[in-house]
Amino acid sequence: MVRPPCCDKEGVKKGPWTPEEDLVLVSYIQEHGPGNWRAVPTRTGLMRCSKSCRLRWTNYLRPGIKRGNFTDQEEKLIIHLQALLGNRWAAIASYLPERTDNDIKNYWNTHLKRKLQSGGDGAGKPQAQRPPSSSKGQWERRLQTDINMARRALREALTPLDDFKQPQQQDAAAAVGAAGAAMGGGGGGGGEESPASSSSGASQCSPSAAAAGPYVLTTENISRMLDGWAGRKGRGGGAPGTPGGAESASTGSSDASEVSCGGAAVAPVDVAGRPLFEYETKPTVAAQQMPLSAIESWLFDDDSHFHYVQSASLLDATPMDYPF
DNA sequence: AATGCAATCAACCGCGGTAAC
DNA sequence: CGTTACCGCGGTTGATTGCAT
Repeated sequence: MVRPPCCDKEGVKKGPWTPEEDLVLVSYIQEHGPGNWRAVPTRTGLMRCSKSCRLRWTNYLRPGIKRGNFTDQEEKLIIHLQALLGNRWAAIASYLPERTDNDIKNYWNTHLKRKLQSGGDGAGKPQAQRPPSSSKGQWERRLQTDINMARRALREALTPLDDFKQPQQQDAAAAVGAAGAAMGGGGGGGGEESPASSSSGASQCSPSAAAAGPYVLTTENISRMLDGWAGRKGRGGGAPGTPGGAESASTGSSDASEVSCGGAAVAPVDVAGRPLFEYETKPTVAAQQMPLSAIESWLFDDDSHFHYVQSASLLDATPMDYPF
């Protein structure tokens, strides 16, 4: 059968999203929750394909996204998860709740891959060479070493996760403040910022980006409007997690980073009071413990090692079989 | 100061899985 | 049970930015 186009080609806008479109989308999702993407363009009037809306939401507008400035821990984690899972970016992203698969994928392709190829930092060994058929024993020993290294590094990378999480949340809060401060005088929207760079709105989530992101002004515009929206919604409604509620992070001055960042910490709820983003594809940190332990138990299961290592090189190939 | 090149990243495209009919 | 439509994922592209010459 012929797959119909996901959306009508004509009349569908492509390219970078404008702040106004972001606002429309965010407002709609705050009202209805994410999902039913098919209906989003028609209901919002956005001249965007449903996929584009979903992508925009999941990669940029969704609360709790941290952008840029990958930490060493995150880097290590990505390297080893990539070695374990292959290019299953969504799976990898599920272990980095604040990162999107797209972001991780880009980071891998632009930074890590090259880094590893050029010798890397040791933690991420460049792709294991194929075993010369003549020296299988040696190859196997090497694999075992790699596995052990991977185990150790994975543990290393995972254990401090909780440790650096909290500071990050503080950072997010700080970022909100910083961004607010940075734009304090900004007021007027007038940006000569390019549309493309403007789409990095959520970059305010990272403190450094918060200071000077070209999107700041545009997200500010959105947030100002959202502020009004939240007000209309009855921010007091108390819903501690509504964008209005998130304002507890920064008094009064609401900026879009609260929508994008603050929400993560406070689990926004919708107007009905149900968790607004519980149906997010991103699992909660707690939920991640499960697959994590699966990985670890698998890692510790010696019998299955060669299943993996024989079916895939450590870095490039896609593992054929996963016990989880 | 101008130009070319490389790096980066947002967004698109196509495919696979799956729920609904 | 087959078909259809939707959603999500991964690969890729194209625009933009930053740096070197």
